[in-house]
Formats: sequence, C-alpha cells, structure tokens
Amino acid sequence: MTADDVRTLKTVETTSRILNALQRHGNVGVTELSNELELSKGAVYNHLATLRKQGFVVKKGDEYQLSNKFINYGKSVQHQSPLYTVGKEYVDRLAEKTDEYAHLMVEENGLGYYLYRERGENAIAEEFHAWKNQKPDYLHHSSTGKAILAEFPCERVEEVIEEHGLPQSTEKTITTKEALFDELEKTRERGYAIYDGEEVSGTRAVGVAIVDKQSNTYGAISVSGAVTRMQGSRWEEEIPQQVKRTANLIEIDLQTKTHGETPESKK
Amino acid sequence: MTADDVRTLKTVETTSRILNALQRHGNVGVTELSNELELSKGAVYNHLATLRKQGFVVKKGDEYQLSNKFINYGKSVQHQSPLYTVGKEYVDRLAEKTDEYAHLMVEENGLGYYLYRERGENAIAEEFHAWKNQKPDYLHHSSTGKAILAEFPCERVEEVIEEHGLPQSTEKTITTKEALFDELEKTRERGYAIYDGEEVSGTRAVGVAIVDKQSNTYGAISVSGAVTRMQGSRWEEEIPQQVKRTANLIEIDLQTKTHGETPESKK
DNA sequence: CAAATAAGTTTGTGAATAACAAACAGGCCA
DNA sequence: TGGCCTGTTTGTTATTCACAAACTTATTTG
Repeated sequence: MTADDVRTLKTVETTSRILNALQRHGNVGVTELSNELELSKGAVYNHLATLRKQGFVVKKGDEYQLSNKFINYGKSVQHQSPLYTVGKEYVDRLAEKTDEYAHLMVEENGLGYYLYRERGENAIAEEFHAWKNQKPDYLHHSSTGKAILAEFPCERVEEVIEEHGLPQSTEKTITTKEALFDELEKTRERGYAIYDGEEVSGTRAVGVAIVDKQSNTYGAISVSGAVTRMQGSRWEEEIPQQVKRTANLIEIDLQTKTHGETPESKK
Repeated sequence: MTADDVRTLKTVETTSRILNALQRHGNVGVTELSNELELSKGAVYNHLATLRKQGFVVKKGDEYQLSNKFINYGKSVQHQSPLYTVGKEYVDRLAEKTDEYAHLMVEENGLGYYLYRERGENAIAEEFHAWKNQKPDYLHHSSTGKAILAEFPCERVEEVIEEHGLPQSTEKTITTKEALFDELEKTRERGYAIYDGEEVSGTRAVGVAIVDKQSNTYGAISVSGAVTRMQGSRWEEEIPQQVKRTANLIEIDLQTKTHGETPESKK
C-alpha cells in the first residue's frame, strides 16, 4: 500500500525469489533459475550453495529442490497456532459426524491457509485437495474464506481486493466487488457462508468463522463435499447447524485456553 | 567434512540463522534475536523487514514469527516425494490394521524426517508425537532410523555418526559406535529394526526400510505403541510381519510408478 | 508526574561482499 | 572428434550490508 521505505536487503530478496521458484518447480537446475529470475548463473549458484549448507535446499544430481526441513518448519508453524492445537480435535469430530471433509483455515495477508483438514468416511477422493493445499487460497474462493471476510470491516475487505484482486476460477466465481459485498452481507444474515462451486464445479461447502468476544477473527472452519451429497435438509439445515455448533465450541475453548492473548493486528 | 571452499553468501547465512531462531522460539523480538545471534539490532531489523515483505515472516505486535507460508512449503516438499504419494495409503492401512501409530520416515543429511503419520484407533495419546515432529530425528533414536542405517554401507554410517554423534535420550539409547554396528548387524539378520525406549521410555516400535532393486534407500516405515500393548506374539510375530509386508508392497508400487528415477546421491 | 528504562525503528558511514562476466570443466550426442 | 549443453570457479568493482549511535515510543518506577 504505502511505499514502505524501510531499508530492505537485496540479497535476502533474491534468496526468497529463488526459494519461491524452487517451490513452484520442485526440481530445477542453475541455468533455468538464472534465466527465469534474470540473475547471473554464478549468483544463483552461490545462493543455492549457501542454502544447501544451511539445510534449506538439497541437490539431487544436477538439480536443486527444497529440503525436508520445510516439513518441520511447517509443523512448527501449525503447532504454534492456538487455533490449530485447540481446533484440531473439534474438526476431527466434525468430519466424523458429517462423513465429509472438514477444514480449518486461517487468514494471513489477505489469503487463506489450511491449518488442518480431516477426511470423513464417505468423503470424496482427495486428489484435488492434496494439490490445492500447496498454495494459499483466495478468500473469495472458499466458504471458510467468505466466512472470514464477512467478519472483516469493509475497509479491510477493500484492502484484500486491492491487493489480490478477485481472480476467476469457474463461471460461478464472484468477480466483482459489488457481488462480493452482497454475498458477505447475505452471509452475515444467514449466519454462515456458502460455497457452491466457485473454485471447482461439483462441490459445495458450509463455512463459519471463529471469532472472540472482541471480534478478533481467528479463522474459520468448514465442511465440504460432492454436490450430490449436499442437498435438501442436510445441506440447508443439518450441516450448517453442525458447523455453527462446532465453531462455537472452538470459540469457547479458545477463550478459556488463551485468556488474554489476542491475534494482534500487524499494521 | 572437507572444508568446502565454495563461495558462500554471508547475508543468506544470517537470514538462515534468523529463521532457525524463529523456529526455535516461535515468537521473538528484535533485541532478543540481536543478542542471541550477536548481530546489531539494525541488521536483525532489516532482515526481518525483508523476510516480512517476502511473506516468510509475520509481525504480531512487537514480535516476529514464521508465517503460514511455511505450511504450504512443507506440503509442497511432502507431495514432491514419491515415497509420500505412494506410501501414504499403505501407512493408513497399516495403522488401521494394527490399531497403533504408523510412520513414514525419510533420511536427509543423516537425520530422519517424518513424511507422514497416521493414528490407529487405540493408539496412545499424541501429545508427545506432536512435539517431536518439529525437529528432525537422530537416526539411532527410532526404529525407522535404524532400519535405514542398516541399509547404508558402513562408511556412510560412520559419516552420519561423525556429523551428528550419538546423543543420549534415555538410558537405553545406543551411544557407542560399536553398539550401533552390532545393532545394525542384528537388524539385518532379523529383517526388521526394533525400537525399545531409546528416545522415550514406555514405547516400542518395529521398523522396516524401503529400498529398490538397486539398493537405493528411500526411507522406512514403522508401527509404534505403548510397551504394554507390544508384547508376546503380537510384538514378535504379527506386527513385524505386517510392517514387512507393507514395506514390500510400497517397494513394488514405487518401482512401477517411478520406473527409472532414483534418489540420486548428493555428494 | 517526571525520570529512567527498554523496546523497536531510523540513519550516516565505511569496509565487506554479492553480482557480473567470462573462463573453466565435464557430460552428452551427433 | 567437435560442438553444445550443463554446473562450477574466479577476478574485479560497484553495491550493499552491518555497525554504531541517535531517535521514538511505551512502560515502569521512585
């Protein structure tokens, strides 16, 4: 937003770009990175050599990839979040009761990250879920994201839109600011968010935000499944009730366990 | 080992040290990092500002922590591994059949990383597991690790010992090179590795390595549980058979699905 | 209530260093 | 064998990072 004139380290930015490229490609050589990032081969080589020595990158043959260290880093971040440590068991139970996928999402810089996910007995195959979980989600693409946005003040929603836009994924995706604000208003009235194929066709979901008494938004949970199984009173009554109830239990548990500490804003 | 005289970037090393410290502490301020890493406050501040801009770090109040981006990075690494994509469902089934925890470990730079873990119905509480999963494991501390070491040539085992030592965790931990080589020899004769409280008392496990025809070691799987449940023929016959059988199924599946690509050595 | 403390942030400056080129080494294919 | 790819190494200079010290802001304390 504001042109942050904080002094920033070029070298660290370069390393970050290299790490990002490694995540995208999975397995890349020096030359390809050098071309893609417009850096000299020597520079790329030195960065990779350093990252390797530090254990963030490994070399397989003549190609480089992110190391397993990131698995542990990811778990550290997960376990550091009270929303995860508290919410996990509730999400497990929700998946069990509904027999569908249950999710736990948290927001960061206007994007959604899945902290946890549990598969119910009859849930659909997870190929898709496995894939999508490697990038953050646009908030307007999921029920959890919409539930979160519905809790944000208007100006913050505007900021998110300005930063990330409203990319289209299917013909059902909300792509205008007006339609989104409409949807968020409906969500607030309804008491829960609905997802109906905005990102992939054929799936539906119900999402509810997790907030505390001071209106701090911690994240959201959802239940999602094939549209064929999300119909009638199950879709309109039972699932929404279950999700809302679970969200409420998490909120209470979170309140007692974290008494005091709130997710401070970062501006 | 050999004093690698590859040109290395000081700035990247500093950033790595900061990231490591953030993982250890979870939530730290500038001054504390500055003291711990013996860097000027200004330097730490600039690194954190850059990492924040790049999305690797977030600021909560006056403290910094690793961002949720690492969750996705971790998942990318997981899903990039054929051992994970192929082995996951087998590990699920193993956990279901044995009613205990089942694990999937991979080795990197002489340490063990858990790619996956599934909890069986009657498995013990997971507080401990959740905790330990945030650092890599010493290979001599687990059944999976010992199964992997048993597949390595002697010289490679020596290298691992030289680099990481044989730290003690309980009174049962193997702490001498001789005892370890003995144990690995027994493991090879037995056909599977045994863990009996080397890292935490009261738990036992059986581990088997995953190798291909060319003796490339991909990793190992294990089943672990409370010692009270790991007794008699279940401990001596049934569980080992199940783990060995599962390992074999994974090996075959891996062979057909990756035909050709091997985990190249990185020296 | 002001002084003192301690945190994060900003800035000027010089010595360190990262990046570029261009050369080198090694494998592969024709 | 000779070209044409890689990844790796090296000499060099402008760039840039890190220090130190000042500044800001909030909290604590006599």
